[in-house]
Amino acid sequence: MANIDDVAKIAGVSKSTVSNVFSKKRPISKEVSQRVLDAALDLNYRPNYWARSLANKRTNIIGLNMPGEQVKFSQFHLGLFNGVLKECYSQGYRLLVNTLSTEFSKQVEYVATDPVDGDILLDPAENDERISERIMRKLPLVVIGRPHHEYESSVSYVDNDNVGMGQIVAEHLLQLGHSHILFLNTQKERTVAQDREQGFIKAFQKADMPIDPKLIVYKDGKLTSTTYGYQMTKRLLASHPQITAIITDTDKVALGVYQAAEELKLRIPDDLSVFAFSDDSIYAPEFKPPLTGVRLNGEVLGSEAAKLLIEQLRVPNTIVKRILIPASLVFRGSCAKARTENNK
DNA sequence: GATTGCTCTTGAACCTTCCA
DNA sequence: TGGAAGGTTCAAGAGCAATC
Repeated sequence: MANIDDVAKIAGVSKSTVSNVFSKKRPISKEVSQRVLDAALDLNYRPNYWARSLANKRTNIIGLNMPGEQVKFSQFHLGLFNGVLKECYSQGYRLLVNTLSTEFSKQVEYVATDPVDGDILLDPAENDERISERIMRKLPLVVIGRPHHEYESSVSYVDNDNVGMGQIVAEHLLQLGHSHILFLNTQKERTVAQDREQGFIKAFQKADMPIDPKLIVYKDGKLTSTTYGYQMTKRLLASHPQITAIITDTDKVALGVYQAAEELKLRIPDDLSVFAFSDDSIYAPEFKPPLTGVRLNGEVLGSEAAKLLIEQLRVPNTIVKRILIPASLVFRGSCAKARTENNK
């Protein structure tokens, strides 16, 4: 493979001149440029991407980092990727999805900075080492989801309005007459869980309704989503038979709820309304009855996050920005008016 | 002829890995 | 252990035309 020296030798110029012909960073005479391009064509030369990155101290690659070992993508994630990719395409960036697990990255031979100019992080949590580590390295960063309070003023982020989302979902169910609503939230340490819970509580306070704290539960990270939905539904419906509606974190949790309801001979939505904080346009309509949910705007989140990050890369020291995407409900068939003793 | 301003080119330095 | 390799950057230099 020919390199810059070979081209410079054949064209009779220095390698800096060859570099400037390709980068157009400095004007090179027409005659010299043509000589360089002819030599490059003869030798089938292309500037080396990594050597260029070495000198530039940038790679034109954006990283996308998911927490833990999360490797199964939902429709939300695919939408999010589409949004990020669209921005990368239009602004000349490549995308690197980080596939190095924490198990690998702790081994000495794998310890290295990532080959990216900046990172987009998904699903922030309390004491999220991914954020502190990047701040320490001064790596440009945009978070999808609200970072913990400690970083909220120093890191740009894009998020769904999860407080508003939790509130409109709870208000919708309260308006349908449900007063005992089980909230199968995600892991407690995730900020999305805290925000949705805050909105959920707000709706009860606004309606001047009492709230039973035992009906807000959090996912155990070791359980699969479906098992979590199934086990919690069986356990809490046994101890709290007055529950008439369940809000789940995802459609997979809702699947567990559906399985438990079937075993308990409960009809959805007549006996039990089910709502999911997701909008899987392929998966949700396949539920029987189709699952009511909320539009998570994955593509908009991805696109806005990439835009913010690229802006940071091009204009260093840009101010910290927060973008909140408003929520909207997607009505299908899994929610109805609360049953009463009369219509039971 | 000296000076100035502009265009274009040169070469060291940058950083990490590989190989002798 | 030290040199070579990879492409870009930037200060400095060469060359030339315009001006005084």
